[in-house]
Amino acid sequence: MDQLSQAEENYLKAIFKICESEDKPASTNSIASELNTSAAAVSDMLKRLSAKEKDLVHYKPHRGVTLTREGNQLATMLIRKHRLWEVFLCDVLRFSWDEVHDMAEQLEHIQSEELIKRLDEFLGQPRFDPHGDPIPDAEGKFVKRKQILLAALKEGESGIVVGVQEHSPAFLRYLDKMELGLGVRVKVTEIFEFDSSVKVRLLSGKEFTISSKVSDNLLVQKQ
Amino acid sequence: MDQLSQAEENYLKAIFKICESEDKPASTNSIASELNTSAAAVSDMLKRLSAKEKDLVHYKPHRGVTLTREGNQLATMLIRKHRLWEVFLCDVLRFSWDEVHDMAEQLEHIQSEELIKRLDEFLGQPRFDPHGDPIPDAEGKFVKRKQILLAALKEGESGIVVGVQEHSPAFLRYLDKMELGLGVRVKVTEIFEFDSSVKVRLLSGKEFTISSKVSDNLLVQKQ
DNA sequence: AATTAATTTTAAGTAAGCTTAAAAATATTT
DNA sequence: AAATATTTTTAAGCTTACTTAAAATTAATT
Repeated sequence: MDQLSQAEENYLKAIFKICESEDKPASTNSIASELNTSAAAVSDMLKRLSAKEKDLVHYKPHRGVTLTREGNQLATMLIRKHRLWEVFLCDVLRFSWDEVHDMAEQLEHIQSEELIKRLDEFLGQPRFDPHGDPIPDAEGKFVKRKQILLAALKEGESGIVVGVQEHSPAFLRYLDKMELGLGVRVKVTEIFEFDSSVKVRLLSGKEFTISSKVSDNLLVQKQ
Repeated sequence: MDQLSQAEENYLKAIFKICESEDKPASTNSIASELNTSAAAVSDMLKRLSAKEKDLVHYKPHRGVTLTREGNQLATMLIRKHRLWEVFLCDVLRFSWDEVHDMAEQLEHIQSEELIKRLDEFLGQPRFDPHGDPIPDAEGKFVKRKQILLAALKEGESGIVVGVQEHSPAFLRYLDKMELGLGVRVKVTEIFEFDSSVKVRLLSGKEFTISSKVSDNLLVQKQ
């Protein structure tokens, strides 16, 4: 197997992400919008990725695309690299969690197994990235965590923030402002049915209401 | 100024290197051999780099090429990035000096001023990389050191190893084996005129002879 | 100075990865 | 089932960066 181009790597990651979240083959359009490119460009690339010399995706025209075992392994290693670099940027270089995505997006393409092995060791083999997303190990295994949406908590129930569904800097900065970072314990004190907004109380005593857009994108571990 | 491609960045670095070491415009062939590509590809790229929208090099066909002020600044920042990453790889991730070049060659293309600023601070603003090469500061200024070749020392004179002319892993590993790393004090005890080989003694007491190929590539600070 | 050698540029062609527009296939609606 | 809408693919064309071969220019030699 020779090295992939950055473009090819980005396609694998996009297909992985879509297949994982929708649990079915990725459509040409979904890939195109994930990568901000045209459907024609995607069709073009899918032909190349599925060619037998590469064999990174299963592709039947008009029927969507999935990753082969090999494609899946490569995509997983890209996610591993991306998330390890995010830990480095936050823990070592003291960036905040809303600043690291674009840099990690570049760093994940650096080719060196040994580099990632050493980075992983240096960081203490972290199992989650700064957004709470699990970091696959060197064999590609993810840890599964029993997490639910904050929106799924009932009145009176509590949870600890362990992740986010939405990764936009704007959302992350909002969470910072509300002191809703990872590890924070949140108690649901009231649910307003008419708009599904939720009143929460923190251990600090702070109490405030968050919209359903927020509670639908915050992952908690039920206490 | 929009971002450069990695290929363009590599050309700027190659031109910088050649102009610096030969102190005259870089020839098409010299660039081609530095970048392992064809003279035709170089001609092609020089046209683009010198186009007025870019204006990164001064190029007159058949007359060689030099960097403009802007091209020089960009090349210097690439060298800064390369060398800072090398320090990171050696000091933080514990790679040895013969292993870091290829990784740094990729890392130098990561685009983020803030990343480099933070990396520099995290590393303690190092002024030299693991091979003893000076790291330009954020404004592009190099420190100049009064260094000479070990081959320039006379019998009885001493120097401290501060750098290498040749960066090949084979040479660096040879130096490791001979305990001729940076910072080592070397005394020239004898010079054999017929082949210009040099007998040296280290503070450890070890005494051995090195070929002129070695003494011509080791930089020392005269004591 | 003229010839030969070396260097450099131009020309033609390739591959990756993108674009827009048109055609084809699939899905949805009536 | 037919018509319409949506999605996907194909087609044609662009840019970057490379290749080899031929032509042009400059340098070196006789």
